[in-house]
Amino acid sequence: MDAPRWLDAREARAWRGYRRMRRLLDLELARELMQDAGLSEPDYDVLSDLSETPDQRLRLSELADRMLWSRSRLSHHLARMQQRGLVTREEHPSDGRGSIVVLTPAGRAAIEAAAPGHVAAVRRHLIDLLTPEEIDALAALTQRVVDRLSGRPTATEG
Amino acid sequence: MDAPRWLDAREARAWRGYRRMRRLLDLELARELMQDAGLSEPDYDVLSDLSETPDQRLRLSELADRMLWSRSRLSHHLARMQQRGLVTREEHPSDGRGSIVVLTPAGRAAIEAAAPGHVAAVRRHLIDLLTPEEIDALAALTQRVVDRLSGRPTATEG
DNA sequence: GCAATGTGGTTGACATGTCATCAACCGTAG
DNA sequence: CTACGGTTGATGACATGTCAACCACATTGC
Repeated sequence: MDAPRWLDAREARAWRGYRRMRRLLDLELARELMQDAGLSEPDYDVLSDLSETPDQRLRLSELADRMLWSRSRLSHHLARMQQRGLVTREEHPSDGRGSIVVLTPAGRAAIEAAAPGHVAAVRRHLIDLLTPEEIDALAALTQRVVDRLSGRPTATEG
Repeated sequence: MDAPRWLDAREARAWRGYRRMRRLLDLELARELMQDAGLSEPDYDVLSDLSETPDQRLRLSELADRMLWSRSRLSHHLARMQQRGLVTREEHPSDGRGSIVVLTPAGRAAIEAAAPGHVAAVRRHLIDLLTPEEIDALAALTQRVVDRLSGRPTATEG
């Protein structure tokens, strides 16, 4: 209950800017991705992670962890993608509970068709607007924040 | 169909870091806000914008524009917040179509109770982890991206 | 072998966001 | 005053995300 340390003008500018960028960039990238490739961002992320894996297949829980998704969310989403023929499920060879998510040829085709345009959009709306110093600063700063958030369980002390 | 310019290692680090931070930071801030104050982030944003306004009231469309929300989304969300007694609607005095969103005493109490903790969380998980230079860099870079995105309609040429 | 407990994944109920549509309303032209 | 095009906000249908309950299987201890 101490007097709260509000954000000063510079801090507030950074915080507001971040949130505004987040919203606008998200909307625009999602819009272009859907228009150009018929994929949502979650679709793209699933396909992208799967396609970067040696056998184009991952255990559901492993994929969920990489994406920072709940298993439930991934399961629901995979059901929809499966209906569209982008992925399939296979049984785990040794663990009867496990589910293996596999990229279908159609899924591979979809990500390969979508990737160049999406990367170009990321460049056009973000990366290419930054100086090399800013890119490094962004990488460093986000890394630090991520490490804190994923490292500790929940630091509750001041 | 030109050879796509993929992201190089440094660019990819920044892009992945940004997206990971975004997800983790969002989850954590939302979690704490809900736990400590019983508000979702959208709730907080609505209350915050309203409370910063002279008469604690704004026209729906004006509020939607500030928040970068669609009128539909805001209308739905206000219906839920109204049921919880956080806001009310009034008729616009001169424009019969208009709807004025008003902060209730309960709404004001809610934002005043929530704000210190939320700001502290923003500090703890983001702001206080950055150097002054990084804060300025973040402000500058997000501002630039936002300006591009909100300025032009949709630049489609390379 | 078998109960007790833990883990992986699915499912349904529900909260939230989006889109399309609609009715009421404004401003202006006739 | 009427007609018309555009705006405002509400609403219903639908897509998506979350939470909690659940089932099947795995693991452990006896």
